[in-house]
Amino acid sequence: MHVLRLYDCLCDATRLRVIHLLAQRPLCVCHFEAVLRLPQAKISRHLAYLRRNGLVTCTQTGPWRTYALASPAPTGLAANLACLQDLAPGEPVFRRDRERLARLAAKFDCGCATPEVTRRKLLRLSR
Amino acid sequence: MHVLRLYDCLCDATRLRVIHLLAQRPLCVCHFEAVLRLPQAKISRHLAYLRRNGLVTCTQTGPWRTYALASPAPTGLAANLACLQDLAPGEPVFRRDRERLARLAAKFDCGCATPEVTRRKLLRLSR
DNA sequence: TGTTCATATTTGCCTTGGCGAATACGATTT
DNA sequence: AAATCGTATTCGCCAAGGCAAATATGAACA
Repeated sequence: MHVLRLYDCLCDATRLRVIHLLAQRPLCVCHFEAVLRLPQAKISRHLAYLRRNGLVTCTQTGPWRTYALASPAPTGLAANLACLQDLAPGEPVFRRDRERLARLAAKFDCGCATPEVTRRKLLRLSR
Repeated sequence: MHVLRLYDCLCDATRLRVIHLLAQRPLCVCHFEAVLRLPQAKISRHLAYLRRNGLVTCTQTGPWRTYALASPAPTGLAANLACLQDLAPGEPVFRRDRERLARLAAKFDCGCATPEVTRRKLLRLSR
C-alpha cells in the first residue's frame, strides 16, 4: 500500500502546484516563491513533505537548494502528471503559474538562482 | 482545483480497497463486510465519504444500499483505476479482496444481498 | 569576525478526519 | 405492535497535518 504516500502528496493545493512546476524543470526555493507568491516557510514545508515521501530530490549548490522530481518516478506518479498536464489549461491557478515560470525562464535559462540573479531580483522580476 | 477531492478520496487504505472492488461491480454494504472483513460502521463511514465527494453513487432497494462508481467518472479517476489494476496483483491485500469477491460472485451473480441470500449467510460464506 | 542571504525548522494553535462503541433509523417480518 | 435486519450516524477521543510567526542554520561576503 505504498501508493497511499503518493496520494497523500497529491491532496494539497500547494503541493500540486509545486509538482506541476517541477514537471517542467527543476527549481530552487526562490523560484517557487516568485512563481507561487507564497511565504517561503510554507513552500519549504511542503517541499520537505514531498522529499520525506520520495517524490522529490534536493541538491545543494552554495546557499541554494534545487528540487527535482525523483527518478525513477514512484508508481502512479507518471499517470497523474499526465492528468495534471491535461488539467492545467483549464485551471487558472496552474495557467498563471506556468506563465510566470515561462517569463522567468525567458530571462534566465536556469531554474536556480545565481550570484548574479539573486532571490531579491527574482522576486522583483516576477511582478 | 476539484481534483484535490479525488486525491483526498484515494489516500486511505480502506477507501482504496472499496474503490478497487467497485471497479469490478456495484456492491452492497454486506458484500463489503464479507470481502473486506471490516466492521460495518467503518465501511459505511468511508462509503459516505466517497459519496460526499462524488466518486460513488448509491441506490436503495428494500433494506439494501448498493454502491457503484459514479458516472461519468470524475477527472483523473479513470487513470488511477488503471493504475490500481496494475498494482493489485502485487499487493496481497488487493489480491485477497479480489479472490474473496470472486468466490462470492461464483455462487450468486449479483453484488447485492437478496431475501434469500442474507447478510448473515454472506458473512458465513465468505470464510 | 561579523553580517547578510537563502533556506529550514520549531512553536502554538486549529481543523480534518481516523477509530470503536453505542445508538438511531427505516424497511421488513412476525 | 413488536422484534429483527441492514445500514447510517453520533459521540468522545486521538493523531496528522495545515498555517503564521518566530527562530535556527549554514554558506558567503564584508
